[in-house]
Amino acid sequence: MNKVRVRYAPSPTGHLHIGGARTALFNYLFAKHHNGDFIVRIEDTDIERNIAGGEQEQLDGLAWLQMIPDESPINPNPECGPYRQMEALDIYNKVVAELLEKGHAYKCFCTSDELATEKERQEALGYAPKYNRKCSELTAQEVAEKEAAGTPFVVRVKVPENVVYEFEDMIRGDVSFESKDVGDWVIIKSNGIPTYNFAVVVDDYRMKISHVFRGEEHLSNTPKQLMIYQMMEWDAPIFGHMTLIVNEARKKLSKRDESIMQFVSQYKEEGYLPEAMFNFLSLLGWSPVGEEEVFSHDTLVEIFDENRLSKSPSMFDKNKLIWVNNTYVKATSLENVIALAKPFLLEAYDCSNRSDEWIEKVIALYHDQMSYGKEIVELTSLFFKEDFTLDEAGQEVMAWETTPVVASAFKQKLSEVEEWSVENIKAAFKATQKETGIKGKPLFMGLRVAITAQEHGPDLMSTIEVLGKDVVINRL
RNA sequence: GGCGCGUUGGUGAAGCGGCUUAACACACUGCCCUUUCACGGCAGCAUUCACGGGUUCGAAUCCCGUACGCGUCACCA
Repeated sequence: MNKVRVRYAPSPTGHLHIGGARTALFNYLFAKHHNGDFIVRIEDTDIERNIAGGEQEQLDGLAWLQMIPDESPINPNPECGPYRQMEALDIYNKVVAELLEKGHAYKCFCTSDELATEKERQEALGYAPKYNRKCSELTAQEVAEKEAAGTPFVVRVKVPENVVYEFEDMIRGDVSFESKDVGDWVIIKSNGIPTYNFAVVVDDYRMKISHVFRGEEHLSNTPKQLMIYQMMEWDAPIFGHMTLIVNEARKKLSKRDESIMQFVSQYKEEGYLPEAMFNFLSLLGWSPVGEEEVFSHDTLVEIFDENRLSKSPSMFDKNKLIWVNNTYVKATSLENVIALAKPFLLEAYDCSNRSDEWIEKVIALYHDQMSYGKEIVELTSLFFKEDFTLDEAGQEVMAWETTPVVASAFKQKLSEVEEWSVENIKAAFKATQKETGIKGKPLFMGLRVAITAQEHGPDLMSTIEVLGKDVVINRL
């Protein structure tokens, strides 16, 4: 096998999308597993939709996820560049010239109106619309005349008849398409810029791409690309079409979908851990052999096996994401958790008269429960707010007849505490138990809800300690 | 509509003809641990693999058909 070279080829039209990240991830994993190269190429031929900074967004997103390309626009390999399609126009033009010369392509002067009318006509007849090849019959002289007159044109490929395009897909096995089902498609737009399906072929060839992992939505583009390879007598790479990522409605994840955060940058902003995202993404359409699901970056590279890529759509499971993140948060050092969570706290609450030490203690309390950085805000609200609304279960606890008894007794004991420490709080707690004769759940839960307005939370004694004497006594 | 792909529990999935009375994980429920909660541990949760045929001694696994879902049919990528 030649050296493995794969690419992730985004268009610079916005943030790194979850689907794009997943595509990049599997290409990356495949490359690294086989000691190959992971290349980023920018497909910027849709000049209308390109946005400033789009390329950087993509690169930043990949970098955050720890996928550093071996080659990209910013670290090109001189033999394989350019890495932006708009910088490779000369190269495409040469190929087009060759295709034109060999009679594999022709110029088409039809206007969009003509095309639309023809399309309607065909649809009315009940079959899939295809270009009617009108311009393929133009003589050299007619073409020259129209060109001289400045008539805009596109270049279409002349699709051969009765050819079956068959290929062995790494994921889906044997797939085949018939040439009769594909119309003479455009390879050069009227603005002189190549279309995606054409540019990709030229680029993958010149960049010596060996394998192409891409979304299933590209499956039906493959015959178009294959015919260019054949016309140019180039070897095609090996394709692998990955399953779509779908939302809870089982539809392909789209950028407009609002039920799920769509962009990697959003996860970064909410304080998700990149290693966790990397891990989670790897499970979207791929499964490891054993029973484990939590793997480090390096382990994933090691165990990645392209034969285990799934064929059926994978649902983006938010709960699972939360869980994966939580396991990473739990495993990481307190120092990291503080670094992750603290900015959210400072932003959400007025911390001007609180010490760093105190803030860090609050965060430490939630080390095990936190799934992502921003979650710390709601998790710790009891430390920053005083207006609580009890949920149903909380109201029930407050209605227990033991609750006011333990609350007032504890309040009394607490007020007598001189040195505010977990130990002394615990002593006051025990004294309360002894005095009231109430223990276990009625004691703990009663106090917990009375003080924190929540039924769940970190260790009660530590919570009380961090909350501070005045606050606790005040709430009781 | 044409073409292509898919269909295993609430969810992600494993499974590649007998070892499957269908792994594992998430969620959920229950129990244990903890004088509470969380963490952790344990257990329960698909008599069944969309449906109908066929092949076979034997099928979730192979074949055919049907249904359903999704993708794609651009001078977007």
